[in-house]
Amino acid sequence: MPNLPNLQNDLGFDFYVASRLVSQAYREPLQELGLTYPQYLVMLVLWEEDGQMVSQIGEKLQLDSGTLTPLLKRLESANLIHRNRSESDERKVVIELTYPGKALQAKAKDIPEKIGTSLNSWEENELTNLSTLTKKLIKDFTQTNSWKK
Amino acid sequence: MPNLPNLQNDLGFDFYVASRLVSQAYREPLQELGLTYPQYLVMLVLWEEDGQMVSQIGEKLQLDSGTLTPLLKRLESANLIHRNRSESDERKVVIELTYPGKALQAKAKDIPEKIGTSLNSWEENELTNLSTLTKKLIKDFTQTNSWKK
DNA sequence: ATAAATTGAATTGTGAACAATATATCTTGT
DNA sequence: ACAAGATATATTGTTCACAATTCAATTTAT
Repeated sequence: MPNLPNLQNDLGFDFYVASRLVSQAYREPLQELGLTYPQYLVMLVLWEEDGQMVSQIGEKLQLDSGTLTPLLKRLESANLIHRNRSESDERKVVIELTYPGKALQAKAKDIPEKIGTSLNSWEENELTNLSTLTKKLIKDFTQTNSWKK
Repeated sequence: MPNLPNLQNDLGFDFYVASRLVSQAYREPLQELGLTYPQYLVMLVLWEEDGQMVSQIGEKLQLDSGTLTPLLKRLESANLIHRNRSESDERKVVIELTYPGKALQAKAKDIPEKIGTSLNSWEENELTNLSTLTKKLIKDFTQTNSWKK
């Protein structure tokens, strides 16, 4: 990026690049599980709590059905999840892990340590600092975009 | 995101969300200029220095020709740039701003201040701290992904 | 000088992200 | 009960990200 005098543009650009680098770093280890990074995030959410609605997953990942529906269909094709309409409310689609989907959690356990070996050398408070400030930025921008939804 | 005990996954997820929120925040103001966020970044690079090769732009934005070629063709269709093969080396494609492309810089000037009003209330050192740490993470992950390229 | 390797961009194919719209189901107000 | 509104997901269409491959132009090594 050029040497912008503008911290705002600069910061946005940095997040744009950082996000893609993180996703790329996960690519190789995730490939062994047959997952993309967004699919991995969905699986993390489901491993945390099985049987969630599409909208619940969407809320946690800040994604809408336009993104999630096709992604979830791919996870279904891969036999990792089932998609079933709720009986009590036919509008809702409940996502449940299949047995292979549950079993994959064990294989995914050591994904994080396969990555970011460089992060391991960071000072503890640098990491928590970055984490805290990033979450703060997320909070601010979530409000900025409040016209959405 | 679930309350992961894992800072690594957590941080990656935060960057994933933050990046999309930033891009969404830019969407509305950029729409008036007829630009998407990635297109805006390309224009910033060109406003900084006109007449760059595709690969130079790619290096600055960390994007390859698979992403840039179609994006640049759209900017060409919008009459913001010209794409011409270099005479000295026919493999190279030189990107030059058209007059409307140059003129757009003036309109884009106050894009940043239209956004992130919330960022303005941050402590100065919080912003620079976040910026510094994000750049450090980028550096680390760039090396992690060094098998690429 | 020419075959082999390299380089720069384009192409192909897959998966995301998201606006806008559609569709079906459920809820509310009267 | 039923029309009007709200809700949950799906669909359509555009743009991006990126791996893998292709193709032409240039560089190099012999």
